Amino acid sequence: MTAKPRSASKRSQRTKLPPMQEASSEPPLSRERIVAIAVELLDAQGVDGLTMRRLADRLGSGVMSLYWHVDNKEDVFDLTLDSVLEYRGSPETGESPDWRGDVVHMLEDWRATMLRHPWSASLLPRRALGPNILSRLEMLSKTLSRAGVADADLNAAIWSLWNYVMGATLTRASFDLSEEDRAAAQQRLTHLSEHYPTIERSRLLLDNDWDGTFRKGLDFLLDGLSPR
Amino acid sequence: MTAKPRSASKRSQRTKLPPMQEASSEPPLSRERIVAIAVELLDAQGVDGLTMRRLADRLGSGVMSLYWHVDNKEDVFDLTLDSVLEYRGSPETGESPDWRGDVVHMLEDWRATMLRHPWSASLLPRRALGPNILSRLEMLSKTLSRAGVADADLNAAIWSLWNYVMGATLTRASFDLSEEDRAAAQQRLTHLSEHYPTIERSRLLLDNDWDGTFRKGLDFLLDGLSPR
DNA sequence: CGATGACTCGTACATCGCACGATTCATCGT
DNA sequence: ACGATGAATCGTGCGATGTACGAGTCATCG
Repeated sequence: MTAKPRSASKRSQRTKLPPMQEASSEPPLSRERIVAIAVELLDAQGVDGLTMRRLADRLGSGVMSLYWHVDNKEDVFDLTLDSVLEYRGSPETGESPDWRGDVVHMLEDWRATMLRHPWSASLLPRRALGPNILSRLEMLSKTLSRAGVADADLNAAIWSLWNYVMGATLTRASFDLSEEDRAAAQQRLTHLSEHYPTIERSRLLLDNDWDGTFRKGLDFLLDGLSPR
Repeated sequence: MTAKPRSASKRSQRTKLPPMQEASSEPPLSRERIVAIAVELLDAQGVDGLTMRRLADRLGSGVMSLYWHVDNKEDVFDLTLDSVLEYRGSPETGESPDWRGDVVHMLEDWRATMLRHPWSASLLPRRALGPNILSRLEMLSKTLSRAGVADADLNAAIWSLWNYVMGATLTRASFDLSEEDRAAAQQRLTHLSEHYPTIERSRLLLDNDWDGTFRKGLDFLLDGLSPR
């Protein structure tokens, strides 16, 4: 029987010597190529822009050929997500004296990466934790622990930061897409300022300094986390 | 021309006297009924479980009849989301001395509501802000302001709390759905504990005290927000 | 009584993910 | 040298989806 590779559909393990590429018409299909093009599509067209047919078109292959390398569409999402979230480690692994700077740097990088691929933000919460995510969490955990956060507080601290970054990135990414909705909301606000006087006055919905707000909130949270 | 109601598809405004319901076979279609059944479907089957055909079936109507009352499927999502997030105001509108308790109470209610309808958490970030959400934000803003948070910090404070609640709820809801994935992740962790020693030791992924963790992180954040 | 407009619904279409089975081709044991 | 094996590709087809279109029903009112 033609044993379709198991759930983790694997490609040929041994590197085969390129068997004479006829012209340079099309490089052979591979999980790497699929993922790369999928990321392009997602970046350009958003989550709904990725269809198996379009993916195959861009790859110059038949649709069903994809399924040799990939289990199904969900699998494509998992792979693209993981590929995008790769973390080029912190500058040095040594003992940095500035734990707070380290945490801020890594979380800002995390956010920036997801904002470069806005679809990733909406995907991440509902998919499993890939190795790249885990190593980020590991780094967080180690740094906080070294900074003196009590063991009993450690998990709560990590999840707090995770939650904050996820919420901030998701919100930012979605608000970006609907500037006009924001205008509409603001108009409703201005018009109904009797109902929402406070947030109307502070112009909550018009604040465009996303980066600054993120940083500020992160500082609040880290203030609360710092061992007193 | 048969003027299909504008973008905000409106039903007949004047309440018409029930024109003799033939038996009690089927109450007439209405936006309210559509939304109510849609919520049921979403609660029972999740986001993918809601299809226009299923919705029509449950309502005992033809599929296309829905489109008289509703613009499209997105509209259904907007309406259900807003309907679910209605906030029965804080106990008293007076000046409560315990601002922190008020904030915690309202945010925990928010989270609980969304967890009762897990689909809402994943929908909220990408949809416009409905009136119910706005009034929650207004309440937050007012309370924090009254508590002494500086005007310059107010927006950042509100967004921090928003981000935290969104991230926490989303994460909780999605982890709930994939217990086995968590088990798998944990196994990977245990097996590869050389790579992730710290989070393996703290059993980060096995911590099931979601409510406690949420509360703890919220306390951290509020500590940081409290006027020093 | 004919016109209007609110409301319902069946049919049809484009698009989607993917199951199935046929097909090609390099490799290897004999 | 030659069949067998299995990796890899792909066309066809199925069931499901959102919704455009236009034909229907029926109460109301000039």
